[in-house]
Amino acid sequence: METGTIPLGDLSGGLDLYRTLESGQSYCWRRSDGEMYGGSPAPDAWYHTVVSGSEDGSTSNAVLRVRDHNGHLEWESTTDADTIVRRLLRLDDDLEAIVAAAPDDSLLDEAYEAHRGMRLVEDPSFACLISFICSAQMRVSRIHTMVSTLAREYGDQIEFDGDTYHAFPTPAQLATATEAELRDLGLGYRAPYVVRTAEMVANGEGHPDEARDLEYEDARDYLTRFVGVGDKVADCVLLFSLGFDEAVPLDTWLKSAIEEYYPDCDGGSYATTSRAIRDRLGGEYAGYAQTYIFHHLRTGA
DNA sequence: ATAAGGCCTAAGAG
DNA sequence: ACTCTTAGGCCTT
Repeated sequence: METGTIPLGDLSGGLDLYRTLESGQSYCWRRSDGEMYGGSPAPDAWYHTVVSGSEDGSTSNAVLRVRDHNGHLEWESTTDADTIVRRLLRLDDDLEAIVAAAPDDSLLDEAYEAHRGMRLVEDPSFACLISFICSAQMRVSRIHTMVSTLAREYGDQIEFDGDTYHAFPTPAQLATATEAELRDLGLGYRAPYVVRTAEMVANGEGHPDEARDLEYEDARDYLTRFVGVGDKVADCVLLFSLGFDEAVPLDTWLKSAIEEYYPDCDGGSYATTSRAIRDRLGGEYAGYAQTYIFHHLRTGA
């Protein structure tokens, strides 16, 4: 087993692991006590995920777990995971500077102040895409259950330190699923969307990574080619996986925030409202602002 | 380009 | 206990 520690004091703006991993951005991590979303913050809790890397055409899976302990982020893994941890949890983001550069706005100030240390995540793109297809009209705890189920049923199994872990399925693995199977697993009307999108990626009809090199709005349009992906889900994938920090997913929470706090930003359509709110929330890092406002409102501000 | 109606289903709210 | 509504929307018409 490989291990490492990263002093939290070295990170600009710190790290709140609980808020980062249980705020509904990522469905790729699981809390080892199994109490995610339902319970309260567990200060020393381990979170684990499985990272798939490809080398020489073959894929390898690495189990990774992290916890916040005595002012350090501790990690344990099947591999040397320092770089991976920093990437997945975006530990090199200058959070202090991002907060400082945010527009002067009472709701945003309040949200940033209330949830100090919450960072954006960088999820693997295919898992992120499927997670947010599943997210339509769904509570975060159930989205998490669905993603866990897909990993259990279709993903690789990995043994680590006496326990069994499940990787999120590859496109080819998930494409073997049928709509009926996924309905039985509780995905409801999202079942055919997940199967079709997995087939599209497996068949080479497209890949979410293709959006990386496009301009923001072109990237959003690109992602909507996948079945079950509209503007909102596309924005989630851009923000939580593909590095588009300006993406502002307009979900029900943001829509209510716009209605109450930024009514002049409502342009009547997703595209126009998106431009207006993105501008209002600071442009470049508007997605960070979105995530704080979302979390602030959802947790009962 | 924009507007309705239908959709799975479990957990909260009333 | 039981019904009604809601939950980080999308697809088709």
